[in-house]
Amino acid sequence: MEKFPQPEQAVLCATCLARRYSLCHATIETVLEGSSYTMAPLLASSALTVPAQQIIYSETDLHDFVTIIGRGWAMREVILADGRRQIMQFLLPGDIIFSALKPESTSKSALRTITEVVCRTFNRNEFMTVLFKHSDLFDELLEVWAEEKRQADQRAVDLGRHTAKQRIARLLIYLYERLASRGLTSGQVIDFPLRQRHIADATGSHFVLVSRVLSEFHSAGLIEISRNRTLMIRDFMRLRSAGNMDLAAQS
Amino acid sequence: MEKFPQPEQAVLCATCLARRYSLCHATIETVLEGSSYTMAPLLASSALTVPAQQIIYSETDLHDFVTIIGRGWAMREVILADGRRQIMQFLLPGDIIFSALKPESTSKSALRTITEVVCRTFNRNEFMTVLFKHSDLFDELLEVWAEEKRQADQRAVDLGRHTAKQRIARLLIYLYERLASRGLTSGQVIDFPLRQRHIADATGSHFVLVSRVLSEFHSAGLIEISRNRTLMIRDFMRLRSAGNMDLAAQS
DNA sequence: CGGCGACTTGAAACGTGTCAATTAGCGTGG
DNA sequence: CCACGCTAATTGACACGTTTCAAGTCGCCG
Repeated sequence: MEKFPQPEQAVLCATCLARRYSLCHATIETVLEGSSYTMAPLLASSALTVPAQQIIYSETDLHDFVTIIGRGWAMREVILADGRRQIMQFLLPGDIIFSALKPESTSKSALRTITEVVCRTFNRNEFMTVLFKHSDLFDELLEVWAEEKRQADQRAVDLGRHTAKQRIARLLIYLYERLASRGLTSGQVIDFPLRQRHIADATGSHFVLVSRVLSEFHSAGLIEISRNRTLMIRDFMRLRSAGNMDLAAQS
Repeated sequence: MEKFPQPEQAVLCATCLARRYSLCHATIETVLEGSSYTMAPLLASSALTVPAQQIIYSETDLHDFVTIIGRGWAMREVILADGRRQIMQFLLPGDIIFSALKPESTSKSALRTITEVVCRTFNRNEFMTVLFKHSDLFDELLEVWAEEKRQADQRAVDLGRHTAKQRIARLLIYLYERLASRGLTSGQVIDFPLRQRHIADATGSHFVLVSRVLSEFHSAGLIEISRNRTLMIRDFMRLRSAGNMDLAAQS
């Protein structure tokens, strides 16, 4: 279970927004190389450990916290009246959940853990105050905003204009690349706690089809999903091609 | 062409963010009832008229402007390598395009007019400065952010978990309701400049299917699309039902 | 009048969901 | 330790939704 790089403080904080701005208690023990920011944490925060399969906040909650995922996977999901589910987003170590910036604007989506999650929460008001004092931190906020928008656009293109097979291939590559950018890969292998049901609900397809597509990918030698919850991408080029990602402007 | 309420200054400004905060030259001639804000515009801005079918900015542009649509319809679109298109968003009078808040984060989507569009642009830096001075304006920004996120989530649920027929019905109702909230309806009728191709590209379906579904809706007495570019919704309840929107929690 | 783009309609092919039966894996408790 | 129940995954057959191809209509404009 712990064979792959885990987002220890050292790993996670290196890329984390909170780390760069020394927002967080967890970072003050680390040496900030050449940073112009104070060594003291700008913000009070508290660490939180949430078991797997648990709701962090539901559709109706007014959450007052800005949350940063430290370890583990979570997801943002919408449950439809007929019980079906659409997963909007997978939240990986280093991701930030800002939805709370305006408390009364409920998001209508729930945040649920997939694995056990270690996260850090900041008080909304304090977070906002710091935002206004540090315009370059504000810039980071805008960058996160832009990134969320890019993700949302990507999701729409995937769901609207690609087949289920393509969407699944794209999801696997997307998850790999996001983990890779945080140093959470081990060669071609990543931790992969998702069930096929998650993949189905994220790609808007049926879990039966996900099973068929994954075993097709497997027997074609593109991927290897082992029972101890890891994914190895054996052939990036062909998997990208299966996801229609080999054309330059495909975005 | 001008039979329906047009977003004249008086109409548009009443609901516009710029109007509420007196950002805009166009508003200073209007009496602000009981507003605590200055009568002078907070920001310099310039009006702009763009012909139909024209790109306001493309995927690669670094746009330095915050834009508010004053009159007409526009859309945010992504063109795929094979020429297909996904429409991310329809922009109606009163909508704000913030993508520019962080200039170097290109959105990978283009903004294109559908009809002729009259819009107003603000300089990015000046806009940001005002943002920092007026925290309640900042709150509005967060509200717009939250609304965009809700829209994006809705789009994902639509594309991922509803049939083409449902998506089309939902789009029609969605557009009606957004125009209604701005007072741009005339009973059950709205201006409707969209081609079937737009509907297809927004709902991720083929224009042939859009044609079939629309004529089905028409012959079932749900809607009436007239050749002078208007849409009348004859039976909201059944159209909502066709869009699977009659169940409470459907969102 | 001719040409063009938007729309319509039918038939066939394709992708995907549904149903059902079966197997594998996992934790629980006897 | 094994039996049990539960969930996840697999597989085949079939039905349905959607795209594709093709032909044809309509309205608009030069």
